[in-house]
Amino acid sequence: MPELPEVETIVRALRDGGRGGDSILGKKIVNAKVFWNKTIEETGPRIFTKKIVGQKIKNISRRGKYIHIHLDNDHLFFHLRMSGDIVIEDEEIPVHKHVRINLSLDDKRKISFYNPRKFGRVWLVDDPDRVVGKLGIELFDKSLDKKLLHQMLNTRKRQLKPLLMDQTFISGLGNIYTDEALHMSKLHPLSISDQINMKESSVLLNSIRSVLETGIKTNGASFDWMYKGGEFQNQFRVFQRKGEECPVCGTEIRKMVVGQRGTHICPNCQQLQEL
DNA sequence: AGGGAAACCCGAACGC
DNA sequence: TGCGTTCGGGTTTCCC
Repeated sequence: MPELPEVETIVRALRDGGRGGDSILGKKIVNAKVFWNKTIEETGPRIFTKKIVGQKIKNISRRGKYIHIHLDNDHLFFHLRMSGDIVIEDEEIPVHKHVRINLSLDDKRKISFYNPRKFGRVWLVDDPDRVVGKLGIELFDKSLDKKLLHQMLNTRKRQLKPLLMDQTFISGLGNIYTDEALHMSKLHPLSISDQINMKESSVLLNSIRSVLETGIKTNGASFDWMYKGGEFQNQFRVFQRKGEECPVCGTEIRKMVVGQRGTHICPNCQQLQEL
């Protein structure tokens, strides 16, 4: 399930070359094939194809969990949602049944958008804000410090975990990394945001960044069977470890539901403060 | 305003 | 073994 580290890994592979490939910067898109129409937002497949063919890839970056491909005239965004990968392949590789879009390049290669569960989406827009305009501050934005986070938390009154996962609040945190960061911070996912003090905000911010940095270093978590990149899943502290021992105190890890999401906590380390 | 539910999907895991 | 059922994960949309 591609979260920020997985997306970051894909972006680096496309932009800088990686996983054995060469960068696609500067290549021209010479053909586009759409195998699942609903993958495309904003425009239908015909307009999408017509507009994108002929444009060159100027830059590739990331905003939240979106992959942002800057073209000559337009902006191409990918979001993988629940599953999948974006890979560069030789043109003659047969189209796998999970490939939703192929973009052929002018060097006999193609960009293949793998998305088994059909949740992933693609946008081709002239104004990037149409796609990423509402996103909150980037996790690694330098202006995001403990003071700002503390203030952001305290001006809302929401359950901590759903707030952290709200992409308009901070962009980039998903279910796995939020559970991991909350455990590292010793904060309960149901804590109310305006009860978090400065010290806790500081620890939380450091934990979030630490967990994400580790994820990026290990190329993300790859227990999504389509995404083969990473090793982060071997370091989970609590995620998907229900019934096992907390790595800090040995207490049995519990699973609960918070904001409709599977949530893993150590009931000893992460106690809900009574008001 | 915040929270819960449903919808979108389908391979894997589980239950019988 | 083989069948049917449930689950999960990110986001949006709708409802209370």
